[in-house]
Amino acid sequence: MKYNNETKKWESPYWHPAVTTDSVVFGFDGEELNLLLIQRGGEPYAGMWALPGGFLLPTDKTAEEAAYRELHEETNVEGIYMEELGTFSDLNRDSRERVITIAFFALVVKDKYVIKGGDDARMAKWFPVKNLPELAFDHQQIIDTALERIRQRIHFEPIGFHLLDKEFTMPQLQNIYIAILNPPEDDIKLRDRRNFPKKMLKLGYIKETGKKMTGNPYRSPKLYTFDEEAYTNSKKIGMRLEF
Amino acid sequence: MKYNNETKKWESPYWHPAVTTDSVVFGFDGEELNLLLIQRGGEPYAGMWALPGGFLLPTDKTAEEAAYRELHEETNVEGIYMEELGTFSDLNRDSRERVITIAFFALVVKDKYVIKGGDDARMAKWFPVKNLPELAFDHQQIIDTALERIRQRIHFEPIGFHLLDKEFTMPQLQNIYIAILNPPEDDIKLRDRRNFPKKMLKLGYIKETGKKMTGNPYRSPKLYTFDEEAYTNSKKIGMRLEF
DNA sequence: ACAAAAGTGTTACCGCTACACCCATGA
DNA sequence: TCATGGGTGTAGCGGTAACACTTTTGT
Repeated sequence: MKYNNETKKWESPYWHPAVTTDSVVFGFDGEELNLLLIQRGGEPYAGMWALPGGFLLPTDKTAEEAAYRELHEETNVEGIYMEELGTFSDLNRDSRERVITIAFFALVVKDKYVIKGGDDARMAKWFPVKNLPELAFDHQQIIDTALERIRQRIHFEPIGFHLLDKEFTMPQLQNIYIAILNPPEDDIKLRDRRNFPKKMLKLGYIKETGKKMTGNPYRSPKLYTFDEEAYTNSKKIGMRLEF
Repeated sequence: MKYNNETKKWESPYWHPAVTTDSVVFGFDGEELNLLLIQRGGEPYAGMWALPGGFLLPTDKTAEEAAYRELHEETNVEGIYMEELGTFSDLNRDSRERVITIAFFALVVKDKYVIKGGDDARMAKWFPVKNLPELAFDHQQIIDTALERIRQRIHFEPIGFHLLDKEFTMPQLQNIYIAILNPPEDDIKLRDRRNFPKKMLKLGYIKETGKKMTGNPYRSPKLYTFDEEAYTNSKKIGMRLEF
């Protein structure tokens, strides 16, 4: 595609679609899974909530970098775990023109970042996953896909740690599994406080720090850390992570 | 993007990238996993092997439909299982202009289709996954991603059946698991002919047909079918499929 | 009859599930 | 001291892994 200085337009002998990125940002507060949404300024869907995102620019090295850039511009989050979710390319997903979007999901510690509105005065806000507002475009569908994806992923990879501080407690970690997998109330194997730590510790890549979390009501829980190196080793051998 | 009848070009005030689709087509012959490649006609990488694919057109309803259309035009395969793999958007993956590709993987019965060359006289050919030629663009990377994906997927979903005829034998199914997961020679749990059928049959969605496969040397193996309905039911309950 | 592949049953062990009581902390 | 949540051990069961011999079929 080339820029024509006379018409002030980009042109090409071939048709090109518009490409955007959208990010499904999950934030965990120790109890509940939350989602970061942005209130739309302009039409269409003005005033409605939507996923943070925007157009891919020729200067973006990759789509993931574009998604990260947009997210950073709009919300302040930084240095986070991101993974591609897939593309959404339905013919009429945007009424203005043909737009395909590359969706990503991100996992963050919810209260690590002060969320600002975007530069264009759009508001960013956390919503509990279980209680989302009505969403613009096909964003609800993208979110559903993201939820399904992290549900699958958590069986095989320790992605839960991205939702927690470096030092975390066993109940927090367990709450992540419960929040993501959402097992029935009477499901003991995931909700039981005795089995969960046993299973996690046996995997061999969670270490006790020897410290305890203070300043909270009731008994102070132990703090653990994720041992990246031990995980890499055990992954080589071939290990599983299921519930 | 609008078409300008005077300049004969598409134009837009905003930059748009070119978008292609590429398909990683796996074909199973009962023994080995194979990959369908196409020999490139023009530059760049003329004469080299590449994944089947091409540009997204404004008439394609979705990217998946575009990938399917291209595949059908170039190779004859039809009515196949396809799933999105992800996008590849590196700044310099195509030297001509900025091209992002949406990659898919497909699973087919290798000898069910007679592979033709494309309309533009390009040749299509099956290669064993274990012995691929040098590939154009970043296609080797896309293939590696696809292999990793099906390795993950086969633990959770019965995708193996898409690689087999409606009626298949236990050793064929087992060979798929071995070909995809590639366990060490001394790994008994996957390679043992006694444990494998037990595990598969216990899952409850493989039925005996009562028939046997004839016309092959040595003892004739039993034929089984995949019971879609039984699978759908057991999935609701929540079942696993691991090795 | 021989060679090659397919079919089949049993046992031991390990890991998961289920279950209840005591401890720490702040109010 | 009371309320709340955190921490811990064990026993039974089920399922997986490991193992060898017989049957079928074509040559």
